[in-house]
Amino acid sequence: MGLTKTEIFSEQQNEIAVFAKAFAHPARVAILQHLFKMDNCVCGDLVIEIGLAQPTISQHLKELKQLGLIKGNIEGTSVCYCIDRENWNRMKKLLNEFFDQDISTSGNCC
Amino acid sequence: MGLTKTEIFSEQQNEIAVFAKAFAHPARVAILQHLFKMDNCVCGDLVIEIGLAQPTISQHLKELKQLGLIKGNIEGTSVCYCIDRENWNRMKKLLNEFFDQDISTSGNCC
DNA sequence: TTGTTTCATTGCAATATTACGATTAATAAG
DNA sequence: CTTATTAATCGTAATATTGCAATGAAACAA
Repeated sequence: MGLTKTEIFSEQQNEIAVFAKAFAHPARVAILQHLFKMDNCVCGDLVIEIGLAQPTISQHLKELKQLGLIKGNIEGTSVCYCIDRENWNRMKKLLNEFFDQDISTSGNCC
Repeated sequence: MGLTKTEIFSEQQNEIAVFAKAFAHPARVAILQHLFKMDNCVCGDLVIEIGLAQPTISQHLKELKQLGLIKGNIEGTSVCYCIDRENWNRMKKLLNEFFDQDISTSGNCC
């Protein structure tokens, strides 16, 4: 099939999965790291920096934009991307709640 | 293609992507949440709890085990799974470093 | 032994993802 | 106008992922 059965999971579980998908590719990790490092928002520089073809980078940027993790601004012929800090923090909070559910101190079988 | 060019990325970037892939499917999110919630480690219960076929759950468990996030213990005919807390914390640290790189206070174009 | 239970593995079909060449659209420069 | 430059989109090939029926393997019960 190849089709995820999203309807049998909770909204929270699906949201975690969707955000995680954003980081599930090293190119998108690299893009986000670069956008954090640069103060002035880069754009076509990412193509040179990362070493993938322009359509490939453009596609990854589109996915990150659709998720709301980055924003794009047209400046002449070039487009300037940067982190959407509000949504980034929302995502951070959601994933940290998931990471920090390890409250139990009791032993288990393993 | 469909083949990720891992060789052009840093080890850290690839590691983040590989861990993120673990959470990039709601079934695996649900499995991990259930393992955290239960003190005695479940196993075939996951099939009932989650509502996917047994081979499908088994496959997701295999991926999580290969990543080191969970461990499995054979107990008679059943297998008892639980979180590998050491690796879980390693993963948590790595991803939190990635999430918390937002130190810059300067404005940008967007 | 023969069944039963529990889980892993195999094999396969449907769909998703990754990557890029070719093209297009929009702006800027001449 | 024409010609770059920049980035999005289209089309397509290669590969990965998801899901499950069928089967296999191991432990247990009778």
